[in-house]
Amino acid sequence: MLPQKNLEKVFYDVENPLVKVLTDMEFEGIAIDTLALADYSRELELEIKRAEESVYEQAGVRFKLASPKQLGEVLFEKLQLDPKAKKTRTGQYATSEDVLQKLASKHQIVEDILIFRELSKLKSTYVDTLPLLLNKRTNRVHTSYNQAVAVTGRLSSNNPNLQNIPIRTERGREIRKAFIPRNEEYVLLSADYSQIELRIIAAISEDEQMIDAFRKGIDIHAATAAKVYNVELDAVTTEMRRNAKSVNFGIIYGVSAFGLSENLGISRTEAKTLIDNYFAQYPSIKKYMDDKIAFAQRNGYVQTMLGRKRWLKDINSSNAVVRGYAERNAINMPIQGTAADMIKLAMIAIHKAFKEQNLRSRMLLQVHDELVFDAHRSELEIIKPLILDCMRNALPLSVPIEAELGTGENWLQAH
DNA sequence: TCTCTCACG
DNA sequence: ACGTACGTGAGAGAC
Repeated sequence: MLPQKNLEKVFYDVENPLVKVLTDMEFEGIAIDTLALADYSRELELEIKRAEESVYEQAGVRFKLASPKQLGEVLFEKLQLDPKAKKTRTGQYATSEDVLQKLASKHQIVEDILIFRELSKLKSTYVDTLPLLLNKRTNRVHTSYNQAVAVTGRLSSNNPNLQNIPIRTERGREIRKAFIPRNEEYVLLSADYSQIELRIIAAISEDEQMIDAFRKGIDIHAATAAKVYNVELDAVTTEMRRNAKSVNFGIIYGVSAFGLSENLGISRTEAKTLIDNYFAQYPSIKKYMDDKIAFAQRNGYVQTMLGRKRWLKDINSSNAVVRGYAERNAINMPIQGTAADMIKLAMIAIHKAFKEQNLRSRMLLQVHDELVFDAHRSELEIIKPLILDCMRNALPLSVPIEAELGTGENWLQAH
């Protein structure tokens, strides 16, 4: 059935050879500094207690703070923080982070709730759990990679998920420090693609404006800001760049003025102007989006550069909400999926080269646009260019593909 | 087992 | 008036 469904490349060039790469990575596992995590757990415990007691004092009542249901009742019935409080699909008060952020000016209590949320998430999901998952024989943590879960062609990781280890906050970064090399002879090495999805949309859409920016090697978000705000590159402000960056991300997901305005905290009118300017400056990107939707309407699926397909049964739905969702999938999947194809090809090439050269270094983790290695110190000067080369040339496009690489005594330092 | 929330790219 | 940016996995609470 593979030739008939035009899936020979995806199967023979990507998924099948990837099996051995993934089993080797799962078998290797990664070392964890459990002593550091135990210390950190005690520290978090104290801060969580402090935030929790402060919440009860300000609320004038003790309740289960980790229960969104109880928290909603305290915030919106007892304390009356928002007479127009939104409810979720099931009639509970919404208490998600963005809802709480908007209440922060109304009451001091919100700050402590957010601290409690952040720290308890880190403690229960990572700090206290990872040490329990060390394999008794290897003393390392072994994830599983799923090749047939994500509809776009990405991998997913579970038991434990090592693709969502914290990095965005100061407290979260402490956890990355606990991922360490196997012994003193090794360092941790991380290599990641730079703006891979934007480069792919530039290449697939053949947008001359965006391709030109990448070829010149200029900061793509700044270049976009200069275009949508119609100023010189050196006149781009921090805020302009931040907004342009959001639009660039939004484009990959199938932007709406509503989504962009929520993301940036600007009015819907301003968001619409930004998007209109964007499409005027990058006309082929707009055409790409329209073409992908039209293709899906005619064929019932969209595909990546290698022919990996995602079926979109709702693309012609009469329900506008359902149809809109399918339309955004039609825009996003070929981009996200082509990036997934590319890093999988790079992994296969790196694995093969390591084996042929009998190297002691090992590929350990994949996090969508990043690869993490146990790198033997004596092999660094061989593997650095090898890894970068394989990543850059895995799937040649009409734009340059860039990857960055770092090493260190833990995963955070390697970034 | 479902819901809500939140960790990542 | 409605619902609204893509893809995942996991913990706590509630039932």
